[in-house]
Amino acid sequence: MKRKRVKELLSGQATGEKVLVKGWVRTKREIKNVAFVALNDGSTINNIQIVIDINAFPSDLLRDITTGASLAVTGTLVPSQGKGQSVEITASEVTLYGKCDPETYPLQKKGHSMEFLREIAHLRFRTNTFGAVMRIRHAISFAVHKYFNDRGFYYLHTPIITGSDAEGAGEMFHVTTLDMENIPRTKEGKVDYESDFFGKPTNLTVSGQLEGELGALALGEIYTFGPTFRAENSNTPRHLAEFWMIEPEMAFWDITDNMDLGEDFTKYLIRYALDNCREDLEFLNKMIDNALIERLEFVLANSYMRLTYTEAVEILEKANRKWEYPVGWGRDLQAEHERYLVETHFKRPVILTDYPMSIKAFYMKQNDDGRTVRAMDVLFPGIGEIIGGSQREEEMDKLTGRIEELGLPLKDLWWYLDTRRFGTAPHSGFGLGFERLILFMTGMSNIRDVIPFPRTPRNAEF
RNA sequence: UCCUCAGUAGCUCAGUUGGUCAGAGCACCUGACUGUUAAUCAGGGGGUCCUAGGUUCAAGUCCUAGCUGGGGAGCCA
Repeated sequence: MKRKRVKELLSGQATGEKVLVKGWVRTKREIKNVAFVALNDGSTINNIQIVIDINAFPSDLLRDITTGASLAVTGTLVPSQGKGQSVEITASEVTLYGKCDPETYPLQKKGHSMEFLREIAHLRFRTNTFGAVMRIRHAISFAVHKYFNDRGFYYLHTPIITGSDAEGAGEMFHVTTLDMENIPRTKEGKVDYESDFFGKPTNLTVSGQLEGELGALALGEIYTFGPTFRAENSNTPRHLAEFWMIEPEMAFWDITDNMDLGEDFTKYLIRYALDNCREDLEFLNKMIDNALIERLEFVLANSYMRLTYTEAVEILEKANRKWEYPVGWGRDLQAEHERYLVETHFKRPVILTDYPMSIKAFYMKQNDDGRTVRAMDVLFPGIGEIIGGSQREEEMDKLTGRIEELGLPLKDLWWYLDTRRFGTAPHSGFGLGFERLILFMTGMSNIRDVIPFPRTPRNAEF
């Protein structure tokens, strides 16, 4: 007999047909003559109830059916006599695949703290919360590809290992095959990278953007979706050393097109989750964050507030409150300022544009005023910056001028500058931190709990 | 990296001015219960009080350092 998934069984009618189901025991409740087993196979947050006649099965088999044990059950799918579920399976055959010693199995029927579950991240997928989060993470990943594919964007695989150290997005992890116990040195006493695997220093990527621009200036619209690495010593609920980033890059798009994309894209993904992950979202809404679904629907129902950095600074200066960090034109906005704009002043997502040139990256398009650039940051409630992007500087003189001002190694960027040298064109793009988006979509509060295996300073377990 | 809070049973925690302080709930085990829903009821086992020093007649409790974790900040996505 072919196995049926719990999701399929629960969505059908109790026809009295014979079915085979396999999964892991969540709970077992025994009373005098009958045992109830809640079985889950990961296909849905819901369990199917298995009803076992205690007198019809060997007692040592029943004893081994404990939380976490894996079973195959054959039985008839019938209407449930109890409340709480519409169908259940009356077991006729039960096979135990794997026992699960209740004395040592760390997961209990009762709730656990997120901190404890993080210590047993190899087992936490078996909880309702992490099952829901991982199913949503999958669905949104799929929706990202669907969104771009449906709109003619090409998925470009930018490199994980990079020889470029000019991205300037943060501290990098070195990639090397040199013997760390016996590092080869040049005559001058420096590390001899000539003998390293690539013959030069290499790192894990901090962004696929520069390579993404190369693709966009030939293919039109591209996007990347891959792992990204930052060796920053950041210990916060919003930072990971290894995270996934989505970076679309579009030739002939200006900053307004870019903002439209950022808003439409994030709304599409939220809509996708509401349409396709309803049960998981309802569970998270009930157990993790009571305002989750309301907040998702609110974001969909309103347009994002768009204003310039200069306008934002004026609002903050007029705001009747004390800032821990001073507000003033030319200073970068701090978390407290962004939070005020999003959560107190506008009460919806905000897109800030036209930041001072001095606080933004070299590749951003310079405005005619000579002091601002066409940057755009999308700020979300609870998370802060979820998207950072810009129209890119396509004029060679202005771009190289800026690179020199900042003292970046011009000659290492020869390949990037070739796009401006040969058939340059206006173009735009942005980066979206995937885990931050999942944080927003699930109502979880720590980024370590929305990625299967979190990497943070001093932690690379599992 | 900085600020701050915490670390006691498998989990979540209580433990007062240093002196019967080794505790509770849940989990687990045993038993009861004729359909349970985080079942219920009765009983039972279970401890490196984070680590290393120090103060004291006496330290889970006070002091110092370290480790680990949470929250906030910076950096950013």
